[in-house]
Amino acid sequence: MRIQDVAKAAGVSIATVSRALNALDKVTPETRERVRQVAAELGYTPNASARTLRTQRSCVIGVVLPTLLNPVFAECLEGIAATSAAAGYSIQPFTTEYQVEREDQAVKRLLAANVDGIILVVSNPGRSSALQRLIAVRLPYVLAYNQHARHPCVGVNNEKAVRELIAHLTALGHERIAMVSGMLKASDRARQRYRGYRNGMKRAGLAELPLIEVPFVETAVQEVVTQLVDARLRPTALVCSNDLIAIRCLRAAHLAGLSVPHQISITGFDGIALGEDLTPMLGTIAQPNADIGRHSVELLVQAIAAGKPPAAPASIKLAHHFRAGESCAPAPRTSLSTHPSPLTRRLRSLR
Amino acid sequence: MRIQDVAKAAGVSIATVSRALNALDKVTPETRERVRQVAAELGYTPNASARTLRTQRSCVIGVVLPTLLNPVFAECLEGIAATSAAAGYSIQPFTTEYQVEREDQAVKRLLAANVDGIILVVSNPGRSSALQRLIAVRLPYVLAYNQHARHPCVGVNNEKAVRELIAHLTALGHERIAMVSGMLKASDRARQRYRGYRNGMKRAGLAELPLIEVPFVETAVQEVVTQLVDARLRPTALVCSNDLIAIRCLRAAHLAGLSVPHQISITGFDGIALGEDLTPMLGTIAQPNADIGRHSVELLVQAIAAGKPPAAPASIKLAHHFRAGESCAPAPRTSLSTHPSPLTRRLRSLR
DNA sequence: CTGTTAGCGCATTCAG
DNA sequence: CTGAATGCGCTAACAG
Repeated sequence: MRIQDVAKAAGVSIATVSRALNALDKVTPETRERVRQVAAELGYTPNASARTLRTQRSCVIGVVLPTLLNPVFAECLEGIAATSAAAGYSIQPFTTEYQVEREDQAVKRLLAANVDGIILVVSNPGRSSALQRLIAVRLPYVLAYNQHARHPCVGVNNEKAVRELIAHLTALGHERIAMVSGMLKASDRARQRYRGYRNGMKRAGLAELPLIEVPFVETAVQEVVTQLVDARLRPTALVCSNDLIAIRCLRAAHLAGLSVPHQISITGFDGIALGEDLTPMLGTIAQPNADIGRHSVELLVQAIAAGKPPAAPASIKLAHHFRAGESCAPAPRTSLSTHPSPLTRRLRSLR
Repeated sequence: MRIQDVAKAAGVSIATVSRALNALDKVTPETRERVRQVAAELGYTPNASARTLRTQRSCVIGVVLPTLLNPVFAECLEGIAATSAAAGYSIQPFTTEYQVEREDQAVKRLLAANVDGIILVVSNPGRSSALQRLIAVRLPYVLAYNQHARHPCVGVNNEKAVRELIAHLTALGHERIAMVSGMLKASDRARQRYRGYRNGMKRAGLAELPLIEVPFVETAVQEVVTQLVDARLRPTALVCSNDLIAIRCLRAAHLAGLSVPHQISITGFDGIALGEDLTPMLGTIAQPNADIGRHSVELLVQAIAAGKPPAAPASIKLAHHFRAGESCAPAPRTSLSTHPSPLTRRLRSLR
């Protein structure tokens, strides 16, 4: 079913068919209707490859994500899919499994596919060969979740979010707060969140605890946490760099015989939907994941329409919010009195 | 960067470049190496649209899924992505949100995009206009998760799985077993699993309990379950048609003041990774989700290579297994004695 | 307002 | 073994 067939059936030229279907105004209403009628009857759909080859526009948006096994990215992709479909775009996603080389491979293939733009979340925006490549060929792109002054980004303020969280926890009486994070090397979000932890602790006048860095998709969390909670001066709160890790910590704490939140509070980051269905419901910093996807698409589509790639100033900072769950409560008195922190001791001696 | 540029730089014709890069044997080893060298230096990547237009092959696989918000499909898509990337294919996914019309829309767009084949999970394989369309144009397709005698499918035996599960539960002493399911209308899996429940109960000589049908992505689960567990003859086990629902039931039971599994057992279906991190760890019928994706791709790619669409006999039935969790335990004695089921009473009266 | 025509970049015939 | 020429299906510039 080609444009030729429609033209023949409608008794017009292929140019007229093309115009009737695309540039609605450059053709008589009658012929336009007739052509559309015929096209509909024949079930004609324009060949996307031919059109792309001719117009240099594919109406396809490339997407590069670490993984779909973390619901945070699945939720975002769902948002991307919905928005781009509504805007007449298709998507072509690639997962990198947190490997930087694969970011570049994905971009290469996306370029070959003539995508109109790319949404990506990279490991390190500062020195990403994938981004360099995109800039070199002037292909519009938007970073999702990443945060960087020299690139167009859509996401939340990770550092500030954790800083606020620390303040919230200290207001609840927590002093020994530890951070459990994914590998810092693999994610700028993790790095920013860790910075938020450090600054938050500093502002609160509390001593930082050593960062607990756990590999992705590993159950190693359990050993670490078990070991941690056995320590004499155990933390009263664990701030996790994402919800998946928090969920594992929840279980690890349970297995270690600690009750959450009575003996230890645990918080996540991301706000995956499942967190609300857990018991205890996960306290977390919720990001608007679908919205991050939606805004990324909108930014990209606008830029494509305007003919100029989005730039850093176009970045969109979305609001996060602390979703109070049941995994987070005031610090246990017992723990505080049994193992008073240096700060507590100092405060008490002042009285 | 077109093939022309490479040809000029290498001092050969575009035909030679094309052959050097594709048909490796139809050119002198020396010139081939030289061309490849030049192409690599220039960073040349063939234009996919042009190639597709010419060869009528896009090396793109379309994917049509209900949603990515259910990890079961995200896991499957991850498998599809990994396998197709390894095979040199890209993917173009669409979500339908369980709406049949959108299945058809997605297929339409996929056809226009010249995909080489489609993997889809539909609501009703028996009468799917999307499938009809694919058959009409002879485009290779594979159904994932769906089960149907007249279509090529990759998945597990849903009915048998639940039947076995019922047997397992009855062996644990459960007699009042209720099923909580997503909308039957929206999913043949739900219908098959429900059939498994009915047959399983029949074989065990137990009375079926009314099906509890809950809308997708709704928290309505809670009301239903709360109401259910308040009933005088409350079930000792809830068999859920998927893990997401099971997780909600877990929480609903908790809120209703029931301890799982001591007062009530709850099982899921799908085996999403997160289930293993829950407390109590979710007892579920685990499907090999990534493998379902992988096999779907392999089936499709083979068929594409062979030039003939996969047919029903090529269907692949994968093994499921019951992943024993902590949410499932022997039936509580108390409940049995307090509220003996009709069968129990009859059995007892026989002694 | 409509038809004719020229490529978009590539693979592939047909000559040489 | 290599080069010139053709056309995949479409849109857009150019004529009429």
